[in-house]
Amino acid sequence: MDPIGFSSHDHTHCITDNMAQIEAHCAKEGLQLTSVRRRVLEILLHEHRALGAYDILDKLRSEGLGSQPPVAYRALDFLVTHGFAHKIERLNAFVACAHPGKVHDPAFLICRKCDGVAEAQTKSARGQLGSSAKIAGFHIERAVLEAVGVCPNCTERPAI
Amino acid sequence: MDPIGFSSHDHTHCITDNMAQIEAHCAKEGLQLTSVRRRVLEILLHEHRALGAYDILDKLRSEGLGSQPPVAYRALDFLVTHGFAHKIERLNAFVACAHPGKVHDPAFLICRKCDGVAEAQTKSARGQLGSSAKIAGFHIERAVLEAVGVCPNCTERPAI
DNA sequence: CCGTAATATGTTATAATATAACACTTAACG
DNA sequence: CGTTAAGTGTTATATTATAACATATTACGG
Repeated sequence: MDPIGFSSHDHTHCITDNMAQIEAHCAKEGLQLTSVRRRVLEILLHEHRALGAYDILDKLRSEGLGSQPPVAYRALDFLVTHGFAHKIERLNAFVACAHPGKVHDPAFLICRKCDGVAEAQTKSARGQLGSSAKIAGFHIERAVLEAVGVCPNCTERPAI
Repeated sequence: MDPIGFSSHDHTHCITDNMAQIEAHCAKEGLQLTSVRRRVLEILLHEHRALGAYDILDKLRSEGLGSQPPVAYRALDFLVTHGFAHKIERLNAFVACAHPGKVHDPAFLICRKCDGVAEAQTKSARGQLGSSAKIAGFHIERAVLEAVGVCPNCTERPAI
């Protein structure tokens, strides 16, 4: 339970670290981290915000890496499937995963003012809910918690 | 933490009870439970499934209660705003609330085979996540947990 | 190497979900 | 019963997402 994304940190470091880790993971698993996929991941890592598929597509387009929606959606699908990114359902948008490689039930703190997203982890999701689900005969495969509120930055400097 | 929706129960009872409770609540709060709003609520209560806005619109249309998207979206917006229904972000769809009137952070068990939805409650969302959010300076306003898996009915009779 | 199968990309078209904007009607309330 | 707020009808359009098929690239056994 260590949310990052709203605290200041060495962001360049944070990008390169993640990229290196994911590259290693792909090499090991035989996954093709192609140029579009890599670029989309970089774009996501560059922000601790959720980006819409069409925001990403615009960037790709301006770089000549693809111009039609399926290009962006396919890359995002790859990243989400392999746990390198998450979809924030509430925003219909995507963020880079803060804990790539590890299996986890993510929890998101979503700022409704700046759309910033921090990823935390919640063991409790399966713990508490899992036990009552099990009694009901429901088998949980994935659990995602999305909390909406106001981040520290937007609290200090209230809405314009 | 008492999920309903996958267990058999007196459904007629469950509809009338909810309607009565919600009518009382609206009367007390001075909320207008108009014919469209009431009908959308009934439609939702009739199923323990998530229905898309356009599914609901189709029903309304066939009953002469409205034919354009805003009619359905406005009614749904009213129901969600006042806690009589929830939006399941993962499905872009809506369900009647199982605990209307009470303030709560809902948790949903979503069956990926039949789209059935059961609502449970999770104190843990604010409890566990809330404490670490507070440390990070994030103020949680609402928290929703969506768990995807397979419900008891679909486990017994596997996919066709 | 090279052929072939699997995987990924380019592209067109369209589906599914959602809202803006404005005219009109109904309900609330003094 | 007039005025204001709230709700509805309707047109148009924005936003998000995917189906389908042609082409290119990659993986890999022979």
